[in-house]
Amino acid sequence: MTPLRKDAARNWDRIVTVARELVDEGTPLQLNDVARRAGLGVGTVYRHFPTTEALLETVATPCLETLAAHGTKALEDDNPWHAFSDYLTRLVEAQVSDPSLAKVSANSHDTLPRTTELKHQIITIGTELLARARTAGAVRPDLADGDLVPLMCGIAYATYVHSDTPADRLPTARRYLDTLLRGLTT
Amino acid sequence: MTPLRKDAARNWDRIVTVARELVDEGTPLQLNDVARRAGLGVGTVYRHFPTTEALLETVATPCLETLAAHGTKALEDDNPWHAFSDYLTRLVEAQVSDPSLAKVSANSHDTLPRTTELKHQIITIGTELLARARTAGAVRPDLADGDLVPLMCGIAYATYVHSDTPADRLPTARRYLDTLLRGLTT
DNA sequence: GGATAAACGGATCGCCTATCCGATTAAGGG
DNA sequence: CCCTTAATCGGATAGGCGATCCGTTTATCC
Repeated sequence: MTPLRKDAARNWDRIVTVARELVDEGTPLQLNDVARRAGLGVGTVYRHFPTTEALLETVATPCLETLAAHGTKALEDDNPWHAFSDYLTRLVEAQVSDPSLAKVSANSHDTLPRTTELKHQIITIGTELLARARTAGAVRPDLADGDLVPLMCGIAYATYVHSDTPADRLPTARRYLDTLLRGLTT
Repeated sequence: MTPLRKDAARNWDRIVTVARELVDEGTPLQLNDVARRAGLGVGTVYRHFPTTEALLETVATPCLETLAAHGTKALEDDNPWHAFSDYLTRLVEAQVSDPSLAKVSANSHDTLPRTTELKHQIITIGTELLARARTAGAVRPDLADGDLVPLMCGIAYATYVHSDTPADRLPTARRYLDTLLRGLTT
């Protein structure tokens, strides 16, 4: 890979910065809109990010990396149940705090390899933590590995349906997750 | 209200029928598309249904009525826990079987008065069943009335995220609801 | 400073929602 | 049966957004 030309790198940063701002203020990403706000032509934006999904995943990448890092630390926790529930709590909190994360998590067809890689990593860690908790007898055996992500997305979605303001979301999400976790215990 | 002219009534039926078919085959509703398939002008479709939401709610109305009817019967059930869990099961099953219901349920800003009315009725029944189950000591006290609909939508959403084919959905949804219900018991 | 490939930017297409208004047709009285 | 009229029809059209294309500009390297 030849490095990006200087102006291209600068514009890439501008685009991602603007996109992050839009996501944070709850505005849906629109590439024409991003181009206008970044003071660039639409062509430029579309060359860097062929679809809205691609830009969304790029914006979400740092958050996915943070989650993966937290997961790696969770693997060192001695208490299987605590590690598991704490990890799930982080996943849910991240999703309700960041709409880009919620969308990327729910979408199973990634456009960027990096996204696939990070999601795979996050899922693998979750599976491992679940296995440990199950072995320790703390979790019902009928919860499949493939259920973790859908359930986290479901809780995040329920929180969005419930809450009018973003500020309400965190406590609501925690309450919903607590209920779910109680249902998972033996 | 003067009754509709004969041709208007015929076209209304055609539109709703076509829309129901589209929803059933999983195609997203598009009013131009509906007009073409129904052999009508776009103007006609938009006069009957000013927005896509309005048509979607009209399509969902019979299902909402069925749910309300089931709820009324559930109120006569002697076993509070059975009545409650059975009602929630019906709500979830309906949502995962019918995308129009899922969307209408998650959307809090209805366009048709009839939709508001039916949803209110369904929520009221759920609240009542929850109160009885709580009084009977079968349900944890920290579940609020306003949580019922979001949680049902969350489970339906989790099911959509999990399942590739519509056929997989019902068992998955039941499994998720079972887990949630277990978390709700005292 | 000139050659060249990379990047830029906006005109433009295709699709969808939604509106508007002249043409058409159903409904009711003479 | 026809005429009036108001309701309805239907397609042309505006406006927004995703996405593409291509002539122009600019960074980079020698």
